Parts: sequence; structure tokens; C-alpha cells
Amino acid sequence: MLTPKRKGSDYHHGDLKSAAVLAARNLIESGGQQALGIRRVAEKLGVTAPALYRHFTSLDELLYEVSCDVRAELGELMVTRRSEVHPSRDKRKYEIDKFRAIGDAYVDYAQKFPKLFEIAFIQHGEEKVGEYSELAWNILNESVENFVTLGITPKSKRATAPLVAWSAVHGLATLVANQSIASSDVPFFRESVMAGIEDSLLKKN
Amino acid sequence: MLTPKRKGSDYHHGDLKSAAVLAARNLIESGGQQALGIRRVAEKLGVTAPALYRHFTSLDELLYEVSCDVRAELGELMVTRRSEVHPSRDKRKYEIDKFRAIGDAYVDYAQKFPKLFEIAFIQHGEEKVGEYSELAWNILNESVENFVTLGITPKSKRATAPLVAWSAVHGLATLVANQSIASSDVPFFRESVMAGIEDSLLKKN
DNA sequence: TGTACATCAGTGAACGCGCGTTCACTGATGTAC
DNA sequence: TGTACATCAGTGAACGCGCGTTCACTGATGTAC
Repeated sequence: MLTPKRKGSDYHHGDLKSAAVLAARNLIESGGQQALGIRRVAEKLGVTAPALYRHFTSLDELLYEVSCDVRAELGELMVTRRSEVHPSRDKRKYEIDKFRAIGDAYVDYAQKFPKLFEIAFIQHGEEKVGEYSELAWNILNESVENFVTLGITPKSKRATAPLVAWSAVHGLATLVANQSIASSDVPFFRESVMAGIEDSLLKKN
Repeated sequence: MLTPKRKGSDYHHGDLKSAAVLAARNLIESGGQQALGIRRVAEKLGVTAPALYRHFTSLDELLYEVSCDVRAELGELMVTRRSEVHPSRDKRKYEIDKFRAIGDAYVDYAQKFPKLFEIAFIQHGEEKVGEYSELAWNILNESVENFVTLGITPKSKRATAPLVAWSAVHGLATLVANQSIASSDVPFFRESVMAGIEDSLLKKN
């Protein structure tokens, strides 16, 4: 049990809100979106259901907070992985390696937390990719920017490259989260898709 | 109201089963997966709920049938669109045009029926892409096969090309169904993604 | 062709369930004098 | 520092609801003679 339970369910002026988001996260990860419920979260925390209404106006809001959390975590994983890439004297190689790292991180996350990945992109309102997933989107754009600066990618592709790359990686990640791809095949296809994206980024036109 | 209602709810030895799948389809398309329910389908058809248990063992089975239906329809749209492509004397161009057509069809379907698209790929069992979506998958493979035969795509990419292409198109379609991309931007990004895929298919390595 | 009968797709009532949410409350926490 | 009081995060009971599913039934359909 990962959720902290205090004696006598004493969350008074404590951290019920963040504990609830964490519990919700765990419920979703193990049973999918439909496993999430106000009462179930309350039970997990040893608290009565109405207590949660001090922190969330509805079940939907709780779900929304979890999805924000997940997107943030995904972005953080991308940053971390990118920072672990060994610098190379070849600036282009280094840049490409970092690009690989962020793409791999995205797919790995989907494989590790498939159910969370699935709820990460449910829509609340009218936000577009770059808005609701700001961190990840910015990281990708940085990469593309650098590709253009270093002459890896032609300027003409500057505008479309990010979404093309995102589509390919996101599609693969979706299929992985889905179990449409056997987990043993994932590394191979991840490699192929990343190579495909690079092919298209490198190509002059 | 698209669902045929007979006088006195007289489906006796009629087509309750296919009518139910259709009604389920409509419910999902207008309200998402959670709008689907045995009782709601029954109500839409002017029939009592238990009647449906003559044709489906559970709600899950009904959902499954709808998802099969949707995948089949998606495949059919791809076939249709491909057949509408004007032949060209240039065999390569013709093949590429057909490839475009099937990719465009995929994305268009997601845009036209976003909720249906979302449930099309939920998993029942352990099937992989090529299995549960046989028609669409075969069409794509045919295209790639022809690309290789005509020398458009190097043999070395034969194995990975289909899934790379599928990922990119599927990712875009997902984002479109999601409303992560404004509908007015769809044609532009669809064009970009398809061009990106072709870049990667064309590239020697 | 007409009757007797078997089949089976429907009906209507009922089941138990778990859900999100509300309400009036209580008792712990933090603050002002 | 100690007391009185306001705040507010919890409790416990209850709400109404719609759900999937079951059961014994009925009456329409199709078949055999």
C-alpha cells in the first residue's frame, strides 16, 4: 500500500488532496479509468467520501487533476532522460541522441504506465496539444529548433516537424499502451519509428 | 432517428441484433463509451432490456461487436477511397497516390466519427494490430509491398515500414479524434504527416 | 390447406448493487486578546 | 501564557438514481402431419 494511512484517519489540515490524487492514480493504473470513484479513493485513504468534496468539486475534477499530474510526470521523464545522454564532440550527433532520448522516454512511459497514459490525453475543454501538455511539447520544439539551427533539418520543415514527430511517437505509444504490440517487440519498433522520424526530419525537399 | 422502430415493438424473428449494434453505435458516437448501456439501447429500440440478452451475453460483448463493426467500416472506407484514385501512367505516382488515399481515409474517419474511432481499438483479449484490424492492416501491407516491388522503398524497410506508417497515421488520427488538433488545421497536418511518412519510406539507408 | 405442437424471441417485475452527491453535524486547528 | 472563539476539514446518515442481470412468463413464428 503506497498511500499513507494515519492513525484514526487524521488528515485534518493534512495532505488529503495530494494523497487523493495519488490514490486515484493508483486506482486508474491498476484498473483503468472506470476503476476510479470518489468512494473508492475515500476507502483507500481511510476517509469518508464527502471529505473529498472539500478538495474537489466532483469526480471529474479529480480525474482532471490526475491527468495533469500524469502529463507533468511524462514531461519530467523526458527531461531526465535527455539529461542523461552522454555529450558528444559531434554536436549533431549529440542533438540527435537527445531527440532519441525524449522519444524513447515517451514510449517507455506508455509501456510502463499504460492506463495512466490512456487518461493523460482525455480532453477537458478545448485545449490543443501544445497547451495541455506544455512541458513535453516545449521539449520537442526545442529539439526541432536545434535541428534546424544545426542544419540537420531544413527550415522549410520547421513548422510541421514537431507535430509530425509527435504523431508518430504518440501513435506508437498508443499502440503500446493498448497492447496492440507485444511488449517484446516494443524496443524494435520503437527504434524503427524513431529512425523513421529522423529520416523524415533529415530529408531535404 | 435512424433506428427503425416497428409498430408494437415487434422485433420477433426480426433484426434485433443488428438494430442493437446500430443503436449502440449511435449512442457511443454521440456520448462516448460511457453513454452505452443495455437499458439505453433497449429504450432506443422500443424493446425491454432482457430482450437483448437473447443476442448478447453481456454489455461487454455488445461493445465488442460495435468495435468490430467500426474497424470493418474503417477498412472499407480505406478500400473505397483507394479505388477512387485516378490511375496514372506513372506507376509509382499511382501507387503513392493510393497510399495517400488510405492514410487520408484513416484520418478522415477519426475526424468524422471521433468517439467511434476511440473505441475501435480497445482490446478484448490479446490481439495485435494486424489481427484485430485485419482489413486495414492488409491494405497497408499491400501498399508497402507494392512500394518495395516498384523500388520506391528499399527492401531493408519491408519489415518495419508498415508499423512505422501505421504509428504515424494512427497517432495523428488519435490527436484529431481527441480534438487536440483544431479541425481547421487537420488537412494541413494530415498532409504534413503523410509527406513525412513518404519521406521515411523513400529514404535509402 | 388446416390443425397441433415445439421453439424461442420477446415481456414485466424484481434483484441487489454501488454510485455521486447533499446535509447537518462535530471536533480539531489556528488566532486574537 | 491561557482562554474564548472562529474557522473549516472531517464524519455519518441519507438521498435518489440507473445500472446489469435474473427469472418465470407469454405469445408469435415455423414445422410436421
